[in-house]
Amino acid sequence: MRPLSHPKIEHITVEGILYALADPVRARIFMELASAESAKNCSTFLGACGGGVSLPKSTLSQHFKVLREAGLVYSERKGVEMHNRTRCAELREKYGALVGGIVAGYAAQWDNLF
Amino acid sequence: MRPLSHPKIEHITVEGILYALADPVRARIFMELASAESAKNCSTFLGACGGGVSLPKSTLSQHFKVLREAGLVYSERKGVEMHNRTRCAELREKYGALVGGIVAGYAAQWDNLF
DNA sequence: TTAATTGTTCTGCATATATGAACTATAGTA
DNA sequence: TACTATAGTTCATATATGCAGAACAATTAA
Repeated sequence: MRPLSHPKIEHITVEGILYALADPVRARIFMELASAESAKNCSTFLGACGGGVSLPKSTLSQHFKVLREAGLVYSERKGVEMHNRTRCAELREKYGALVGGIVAGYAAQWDNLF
Repeated sequence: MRPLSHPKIEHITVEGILYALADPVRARIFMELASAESAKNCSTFLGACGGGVSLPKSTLSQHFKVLREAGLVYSERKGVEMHNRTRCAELREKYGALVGGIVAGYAAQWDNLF
């Protein structure tokens, strides 16, 4: 299993961020990580991610990979689990309101549905 | 040729916006439309879009279609041409800083490259 | 060693994207 | 009414990408 790759902040791109967050499942994962008190592992999302959709773990793993490679999430192995946290602080410093605006947009959109 | 479809503001989604703008070519087109004084037609972008990349008109047409269906651009036939303008005002009203944040992000990213 | 748990990678299939070719729509001109 | 030119869309298809089951890898515990 090759080591996880996390882009340096200077290699993170706007298109990468938008691509990653254009998928509602990934956006949900990211937002749950962002609002979590501590790092969460993938399996947290196995049961039902957001709208009650349950996904196979291979699909979830791919989604985490996309978030990681876009520079949105930092993942670290802790024993048998993977601990994931967002890179919001770095991103805010580099891109200002970009990520926050997206999260706010989704929050507004989804609040009306539940 | 079936009539162009423009989503009503209430059918525009965050994921649609992000998907459309996750493509640098489309982002470039959108930003050029946004900063244009008047509506521009597709062929304006035929020669070279942004980074000097020249695309076939069928591809450009598809990109415009994506922008239109995402609710980012409004297109209107004027004679043989198509006049395109952004829907920034509506979008700002519905989504606040979402689109502006994205545009600012790309602007910052691209300013460093030219 | 064996088993259990967590997550990744591989693989086949299904969907999506890009582009040349063909087509449609409008305007101008004879 | 042709015929031509221009702007853009749609079609066909080859390529690329995404999803999910199966196999694999890494760690922990018994």
